[in-house]
Amino acid sequence: MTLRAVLIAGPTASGKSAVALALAERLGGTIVNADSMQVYAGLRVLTARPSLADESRAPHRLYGHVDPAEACSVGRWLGDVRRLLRESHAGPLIFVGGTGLYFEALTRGLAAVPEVPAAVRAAVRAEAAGPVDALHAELARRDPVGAARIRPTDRQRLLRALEVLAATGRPLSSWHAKPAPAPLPPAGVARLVLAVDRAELHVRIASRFAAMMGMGALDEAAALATRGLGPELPAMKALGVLPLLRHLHGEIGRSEAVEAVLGDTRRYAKRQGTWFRNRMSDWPRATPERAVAAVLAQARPHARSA
RNA sequence: GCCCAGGUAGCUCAGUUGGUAGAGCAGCGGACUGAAAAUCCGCGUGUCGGUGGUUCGAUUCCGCCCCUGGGCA
Repeated sequence: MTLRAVLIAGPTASGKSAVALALAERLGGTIVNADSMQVYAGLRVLTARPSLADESRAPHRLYGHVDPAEACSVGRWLGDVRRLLRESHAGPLIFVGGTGLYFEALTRGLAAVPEVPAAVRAAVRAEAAGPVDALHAELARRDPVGAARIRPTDRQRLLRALEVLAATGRPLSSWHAKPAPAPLPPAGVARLVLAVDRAELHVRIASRFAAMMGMGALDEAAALATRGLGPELPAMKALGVLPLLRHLHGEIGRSEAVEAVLGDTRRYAKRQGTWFRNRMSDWPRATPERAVAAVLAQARPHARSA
């Protein structure tokens, strides 16, 4: 079959970018970021984006194209991807990233919920500053179906449901009920989840972060801080930002900051693993060393998949 | 050597007026439709330092021993 696209998912520090680059060079493809944090400008080191040297080896798209003052989202990312899919490309589009939700939106579709205006969003949030149970009670009154699916303690999802209701006059659950076409149909698509043993991954996480510190991670965090952005913005929640800033402010020591980042990163990798294991269980797996071969094998019609 | 305080979950500790024990953190599992590197949920058997004794029953009381702090010599 002709490979139209390749999807490479994997936990943080599993070596996805290197695999994508190897495939891009081999297939003459374009690498597309599928990571919710690598979209932000100014966080090349902390979000482990490909280096400038790597970027020069193959076309890279949707990296660092969003200002940290803005909140990106699956919807915005998928919009960017739709535009890319309409363009013509020499080789396959090689999507690579660790954000399971983005891959799900790409391969299974995302409900066509209208964008919530910033003003509505701010208003809902301002009103909802109180205890969470009040939010759930309100949603239960106005959208019982949706409320039943959201845990009463899950403020983030409750706010989302309430702001969609406020902006569109329709419950989020009714938007979700409408089938949405998959932006990327399965034909001609090779998929792969990078599999790295947990203990091994922890070692990789630690050594990668040590390297990040050597590449100016602290400076990057400091530069981001000068923007004076609100802590609720997604870019400010990139792993490492908060502990490094606390260290720069003298609140915690350097080694304490490093330990905090490593712990946060390990927990994140675990959550990613849960998603891949349970929501992407039908994707082929391969270790980083065998990843390229595992993808190429899917392009050959008679080859049996790994 | 003597005195005091401790030795309970991987870590920091609580507790049992004697009926074999529980929090936080860590760890593990799970959910996931526009903030997803987010947000949220679930999971606690561990020779209660060792060993004798008292007792129907000891992690809890008593003796001895070991270890860790601190103090006095």
